[in-house]
Amino acid sequence: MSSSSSRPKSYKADGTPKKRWTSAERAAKGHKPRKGGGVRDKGRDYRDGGRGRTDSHGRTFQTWQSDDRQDRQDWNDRRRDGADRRADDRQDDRRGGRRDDRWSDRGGRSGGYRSDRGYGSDRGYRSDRDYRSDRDSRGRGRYEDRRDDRRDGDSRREGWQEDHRQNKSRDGEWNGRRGGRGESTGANRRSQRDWEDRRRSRDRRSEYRGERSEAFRGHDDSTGGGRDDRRGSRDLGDRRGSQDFGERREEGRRSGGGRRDYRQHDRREHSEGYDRREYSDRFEDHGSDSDQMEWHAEELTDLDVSTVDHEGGFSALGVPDRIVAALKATGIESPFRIQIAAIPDAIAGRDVLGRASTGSGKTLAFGVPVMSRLATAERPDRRPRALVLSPTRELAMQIADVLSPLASSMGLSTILIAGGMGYGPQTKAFRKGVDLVVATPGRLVDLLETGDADLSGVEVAVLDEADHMADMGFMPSVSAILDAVPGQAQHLLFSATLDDAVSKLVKRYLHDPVTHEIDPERGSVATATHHAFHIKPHEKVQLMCEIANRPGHTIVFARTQRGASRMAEQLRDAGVMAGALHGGLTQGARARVLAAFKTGSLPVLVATDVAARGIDVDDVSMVLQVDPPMNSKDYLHRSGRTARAGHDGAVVSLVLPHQRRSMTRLFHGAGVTPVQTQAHLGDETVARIAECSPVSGEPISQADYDALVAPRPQKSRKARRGGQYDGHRGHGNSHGYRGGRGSYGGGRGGRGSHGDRRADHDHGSREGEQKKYGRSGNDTW
DNA sequence: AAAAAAG
Repeated sequence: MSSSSSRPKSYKADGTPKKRWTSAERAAKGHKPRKGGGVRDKGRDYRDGGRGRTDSHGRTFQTWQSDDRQDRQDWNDRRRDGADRRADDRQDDRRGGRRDDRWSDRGGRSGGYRSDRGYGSDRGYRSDRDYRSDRDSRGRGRYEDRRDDRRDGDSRREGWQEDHRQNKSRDGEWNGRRGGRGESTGANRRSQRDWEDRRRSRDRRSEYRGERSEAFRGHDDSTGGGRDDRRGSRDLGDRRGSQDFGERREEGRRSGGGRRDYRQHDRREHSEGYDRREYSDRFEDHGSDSDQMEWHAEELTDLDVSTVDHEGGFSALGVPDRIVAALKATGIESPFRIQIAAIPDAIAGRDVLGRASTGSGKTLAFGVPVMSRLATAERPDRRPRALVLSPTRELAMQIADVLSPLASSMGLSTILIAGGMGYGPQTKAFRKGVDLVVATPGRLVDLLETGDADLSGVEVAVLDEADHMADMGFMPSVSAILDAVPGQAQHLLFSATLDDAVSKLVKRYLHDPVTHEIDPERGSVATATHHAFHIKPHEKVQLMCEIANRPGHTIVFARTQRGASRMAEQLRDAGVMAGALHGGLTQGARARVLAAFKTGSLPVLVATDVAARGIDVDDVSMVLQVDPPMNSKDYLHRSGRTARAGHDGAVVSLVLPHQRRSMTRLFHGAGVTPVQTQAHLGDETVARIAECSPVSGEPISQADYDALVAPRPQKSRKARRGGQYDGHRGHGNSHGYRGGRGSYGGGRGGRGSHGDRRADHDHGSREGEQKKYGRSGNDTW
């Protein structure tokens, strides 16, 4: 290998040189040649014809674009061949056959891995949600298996390549090294496809129920236009559920599973290759979480409108008295800057594009004008008149919690439409009629497709965190929703960061928008102090624990779901009470953890970027970024979780040696100048900055954690199944929050059909889930 | 070796 002779280009965190593959090696592994910077293949003369590019040091690099046509042809052939071959492989997998890899030299090493991951599913990849329920007969999780398989780095690398190949074969096109700017990485596409797969299977479910409206399907086919006749034809929804489907429905009802039974049938159809026991183990045992979230609108009545000051505050912005009084009743009297800027235009009916730094009152900046608009007239029919979209369920709930009292003060109703909650209240709300809909995209699209939701009466549509909603992954559902909203409706787009992605939405849906930007750098982010802690890799975990072991409330950010769960566990092992929050948990678990954090009983929250945006917890005095954010936008959003509403706050980013350069870029992009500190364990400087202290070292048991995060009384399964359980809810800590704004209540405890499981075993399974996300690979440090 | 959004 040529890299032994020259100085390595880069080093891994542990100081060993990074392996660079030669182009010959890359070709043998089925990769395209490097775009640049690769190790030159000595067997070829790249200098002829002057192709490639030359860098400032006079080194020439080969670029693929200018490379031999023949090479590309070869590569494409191989790729096609591989795709065909893989189609055969999938057949083999279904028959339980083991694959021999004809076209690469990887041989048996990855063979085991491959057949292992197939599980008879022809999808070949699985979502994180699936991992959750993915334990084999020995009780080992999929990741644990993987770990065995990739004892050496090579097979691990190949596992990833395998994923890429899957991508290729499914897409019919290469989508590998193109994500340089984060727009279409393989991983992104994969998760997107996964998402769409689930959508498709849900569509089938809808058809079983015969509920999917003809109208919406018509909309799918026609691009644009024809909005108005949709409503009229809605009731014509086809009812062609066959006998077969009817039986399924019956069966589903009998086993009390409702929707999830359709899911199971779907799954079973896809995959005939594995045995019954495994099937039931995976789906009936783990996959059937009905650990849901609940939400109730908060009432606000008996307003004293007479005391409203008509001169200043919100009144001066043109806000109706009733709303001013309602705001006053919730303790809000003087508008923030973004509100002053945006509300008048929004009330005037203009489309508004609003940017204001985190924690500066964006929710009311769009909430107040929305309310004002709703206040002007009665809802003519049952269709909702206002819609607010949010990227995460937690944020949606928070928005709904803020807006529902305002709405109720005017006799208007609000409904939260989000996943992880029961369908009943949501469909019912649409049937009964509702004024304001606060939603996450996924569930709303779901309800649109089943015909339960009708947005054709919407007069104001709001996108919160608009730039995030314009992201690749969200775009399809967001545009589906906005297409279902009348084109002449008012559109309000808000975020702390607006960028090019938003302009697509703006062009498509906004008419003559006004932009209001409140200086981002001088906002709340500036009231936080930013620190870069340069740390030694081997001290990272300990240092994280030490920093988190501080008096105030801390949010620790992790890059991945597993990372978050692992860090939370490491913290608890070190005696720091910490809970993980990420999208791989059940919604009930998410709600409980967040509630515990909001009430203050849980001092440390370890979260993925699910908590990066919008989540408003008052006295978070530190954001600790153990994993760096993906980009500077995310840095701003994450750090916006602290220093809210005039409080102080510190943002500490742990920087490993190899992250220095990228972190510098992030800081620069975010417009912050961090205090640079060489941080070591037990360091005085660290202790002073973070007000932290050495950890006790006394591990916190799972039971203690559960008692804090899931304080609902553990009833026997029988009691929970019956109505009695409901009577016992609401006494735990998490419901302390209830008095404030809505409920993060525990939701139903029932978890499927294993009747003989002990009640507290539920936590066992959550524990198992955590374990799996827990101490597996050492991929972060 | 992303996260999030339908179960």
